[in-house]
Amino acid sequence: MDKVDIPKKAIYRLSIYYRCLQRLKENGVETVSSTALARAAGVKPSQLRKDLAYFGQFGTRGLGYPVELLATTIRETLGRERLQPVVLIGAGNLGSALLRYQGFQKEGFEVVAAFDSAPDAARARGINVPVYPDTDLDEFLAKNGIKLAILCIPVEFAQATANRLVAAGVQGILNFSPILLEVPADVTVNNVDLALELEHLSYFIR
Amino acid sequence: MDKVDIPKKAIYRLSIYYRCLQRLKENGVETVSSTALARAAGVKPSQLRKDLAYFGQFGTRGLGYPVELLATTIRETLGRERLQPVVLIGAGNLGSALLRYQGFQKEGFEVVAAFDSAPDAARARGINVPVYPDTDLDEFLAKNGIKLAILCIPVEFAQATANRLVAAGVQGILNFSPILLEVPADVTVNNVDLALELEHLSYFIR
DNA sequence: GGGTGTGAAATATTTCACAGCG
DNA sequence: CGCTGTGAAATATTTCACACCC
Repeated sequence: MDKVDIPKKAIYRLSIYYRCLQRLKENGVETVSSTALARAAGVKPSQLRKDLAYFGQFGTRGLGYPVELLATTIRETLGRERLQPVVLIGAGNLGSALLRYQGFQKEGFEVVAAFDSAPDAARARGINVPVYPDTDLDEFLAKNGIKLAILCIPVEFAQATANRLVAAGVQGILNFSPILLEVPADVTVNNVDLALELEHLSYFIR
Repeated sequence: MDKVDIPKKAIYRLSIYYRCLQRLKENGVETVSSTALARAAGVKPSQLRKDLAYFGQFGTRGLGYPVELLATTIRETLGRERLQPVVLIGAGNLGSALLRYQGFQKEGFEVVAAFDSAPDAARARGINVPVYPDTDLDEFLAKNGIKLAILCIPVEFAQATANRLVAAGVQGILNFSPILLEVPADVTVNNVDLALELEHLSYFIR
């Protein structure tokens, strides 16, 4: 794939730029310079320009970037032009919080279903996403062509569940378990390890 | 500070190594080679050795690293030798989930208090950390010498609250709001943007 | 004048490869 | 002999600086 020589970090930043552009758009701004957008995103102007250049030429010299067009282009580049359905596995403490959390929805992801080994307990937590028993997972994924999954289950079950996800065609896993998941090369895992983040901070305080 | 020439990423990895070492210790393993530990951590052996070398010499040639000693050393390096008190601000959806989440406690952080503009509502969510009104925040931070804070409040209040944290002596902020916080150079902010992580994944699925 | 696009330089990080020690 | 510690090489990423265009 031609994505191979684009730094992973540039793709992360693309998401950040997209956010900033949305804010600008809401404020009725039509054009933005690399300097202004870079400041909003917390990067250097040259880096912003370089990042955007990986994907094409969008700016007008002397003027800047058209906010609307750039936002749309980034959205498409990120594969966000259509709503991506997501499932969540493990509606325990963290999982059920994420279900109530509106952040994903706000960014245009639809959490279509959750799965848990004790779905009744999970449902009781005031969630309005359907919670199904664990056993229905594989069939649901395949039937609905789900490509993205959020994994919030205890670490000892994480790898086994990841295997099931992969087998059912999932290509991206947002993993909250503090474990290194082993998946085929064509599956992307994104680890969010909350305790690790806190630990990292602790190094920087005197 | 002499920390300046150590790659930030190396520090992240230190936390990962520490986790792996804990597992090894539980299993009664006394010595581990860079190859074995690297595999467990998902990095290359040479990288592991280089990372450890930033902090000193711990290994025995021909043998490997003493698990116990290395774990202790990393713990100290990360500034984790003593229990760090942490406060959480914003006991809403995500915040209260994090309070019930046992991950921080498991890694040895103690969330000593939470703050919210509506503490009664938050308390009702089955949390066993004391939840105080927002207004008590500054005094509590100063009085207890709190250095670490978890910030889970709506994006529009994030910067203002961050300012209060900084003013009260907080040096590390784990920020869940999708915004770039502006803080003095001696304060470290670690951003966890859940929607961003999902968005990033979405780029990698075809 | 102002601001993008981009090769080239500077920096940062990873990986290699091997000397040296237990 | 096995495995660490580490300079040196290779790669990756960021930043510079300037040609070029509106």
